[in-house]
Amino acid sequence: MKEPSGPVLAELTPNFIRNIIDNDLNSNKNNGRIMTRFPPEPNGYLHIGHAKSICLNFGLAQEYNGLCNLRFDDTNPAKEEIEYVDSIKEDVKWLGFDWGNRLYYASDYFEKLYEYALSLIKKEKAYVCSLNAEEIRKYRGTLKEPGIESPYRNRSIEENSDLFERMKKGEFPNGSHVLRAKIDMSSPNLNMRDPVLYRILHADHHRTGSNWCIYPMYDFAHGLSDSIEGVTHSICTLEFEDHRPLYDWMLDELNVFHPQQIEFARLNLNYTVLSKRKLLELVEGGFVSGWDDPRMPSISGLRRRGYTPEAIRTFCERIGVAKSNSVVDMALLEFCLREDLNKRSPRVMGVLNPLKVVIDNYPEELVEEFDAINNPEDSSMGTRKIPFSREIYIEREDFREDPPKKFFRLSPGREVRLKSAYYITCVNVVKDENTGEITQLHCTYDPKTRGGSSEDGRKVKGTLHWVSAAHCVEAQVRLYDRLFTKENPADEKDGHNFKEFINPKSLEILKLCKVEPGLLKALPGSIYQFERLGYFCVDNKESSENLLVFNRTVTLRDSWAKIEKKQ
RNA sequence: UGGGGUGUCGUCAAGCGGUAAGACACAGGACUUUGGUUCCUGCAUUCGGAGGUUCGAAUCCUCCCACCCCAGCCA
Repeated sequence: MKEPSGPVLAELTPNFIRNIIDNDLNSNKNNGRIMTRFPPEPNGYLHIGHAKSICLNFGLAQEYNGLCNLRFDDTNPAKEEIEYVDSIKEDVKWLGFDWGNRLYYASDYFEKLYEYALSLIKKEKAYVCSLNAEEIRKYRGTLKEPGIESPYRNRSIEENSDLFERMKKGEFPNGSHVLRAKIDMSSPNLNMRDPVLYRILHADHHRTGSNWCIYPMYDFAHGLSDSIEGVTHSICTLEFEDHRPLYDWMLDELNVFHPQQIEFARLNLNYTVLSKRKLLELVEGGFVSGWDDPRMPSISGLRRRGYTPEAIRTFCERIGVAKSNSVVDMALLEFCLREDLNKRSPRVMGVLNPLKVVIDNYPEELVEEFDAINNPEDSSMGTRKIPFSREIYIEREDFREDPPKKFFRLSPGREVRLKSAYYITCVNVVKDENTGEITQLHCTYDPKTRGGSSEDGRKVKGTLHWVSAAHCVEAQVRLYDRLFTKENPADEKDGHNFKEFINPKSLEILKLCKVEPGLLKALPGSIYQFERLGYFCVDNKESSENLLVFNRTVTLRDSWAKIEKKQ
């Protein structure tokens, strides 16, 4: 696999966030400073949807000469784990982004956040509420009806300060008290009906250990973390639109630096699911082999499948950024992948379903070596030697005893080219007496077509890939297909569950494949184009010197398949 | 039926009052030692609908319709 020759940048299209930033720059807002952040909660692995957000935040920062922080939103110790922190860092890095020395955690700010909460209490903008969870829900009212004020709403500053301090000290059990903002119980926006700011949680945190037993809620921690870091544009997904008034309220009441929250539509992809909960369900239910199963839309799954960071970044630029809910066609992701791989991956020959061919008029002991071009798209990638001998394997699919119209591969009496080698003509078909299965083909070759072309200018329509039987190496190849058969598996209408739509053919393992000998020294994770078939990468987990394992990353476009389907 | 959003080609998506970019997909054709790549060509007289303003509207106004989000001490 060749390194990308330069920064891979898709053509930049205007979008509403770029417009906002352009305007801010024109008005010299924040003195022209641009800072974004990517704020994952470490409670799961990153997926392609997160890649959109990562590319957006880090990309914008790059584009506008700004900075992008990586900040873990780790305010809920019950769900968060260090394993996730590590995988997230690895994935962001792999995607090609650099947070420099700006790796932050919301938990870094717990002390500061506590102080802010205290000052809200002092301003009579927050109070300790001793209603239980169910009561709070009841008092909140409904979408149509206003809420009712908590009986604890008018506790004195002194009482609130005292209670809050004692909450912090651990004097109360979980759920006995919360700190709430004092806003407006009749607001049509439910988020403004005295939202909870802090809850008591006697739980160890992966970073702060047992230092705290009260933890801030998202709405309180997030905006203030943005503010503390000096983030100028706080980009999040659409469902937080309703939270923006609260975000603004908090920063205004505390009179601190005020970032602008901007919401965009999260990515949806057809034939897969992009929700942490569903993905976790697939992993835990054993429907896939793990977060890095090559069928998973997780970053680690895509990486193991053979996707490149360049392809993912190009994809994220090409899908655009807007506010309307939309579903992107998987075909676009695959297009971006093929486009990158076509330019960068070496060609190689591998036969998935081997059919032996004996070349009757080729000398028994002779072995020739042919030069094969490594990448017709890039001559700097050079050539390699491939061995040829009297017995070879070709793809079973490339022979038809009774060829349909427009089939111009091998069939009885027909001549085809063996890529980089000779023209051969099929003279005999050998079958198993009992099953009728074709076991072997006999062909003759034309010595005057050495290298794969003839001086008489005779045309052959078909060119086949092949390997020398005596020299090839065995390999296991895993054929992957889309994980779900349904375009929108998350549509669980009529009592269906998304797991019912898992594609039973999403993985097919081929154990007796034959590949050219040079592949023996292929590095784990390296990606090749198997000529005429697709792109395959050496599995970075299970391939070894004893057993070469390839994952099919993506097929080549196959126009013959289309023609045949139409017939 | 409260509030917040969104509706431009099959799918994404530009467009910001001057007469519908681009990409994917799809369909033809050329080239080809990968039925790959590449290259041509075609693909929205119309922007959710109806009215209105204007010389001129996807862009402004009015009404209507559809879809998404919100009642966690999750993020």
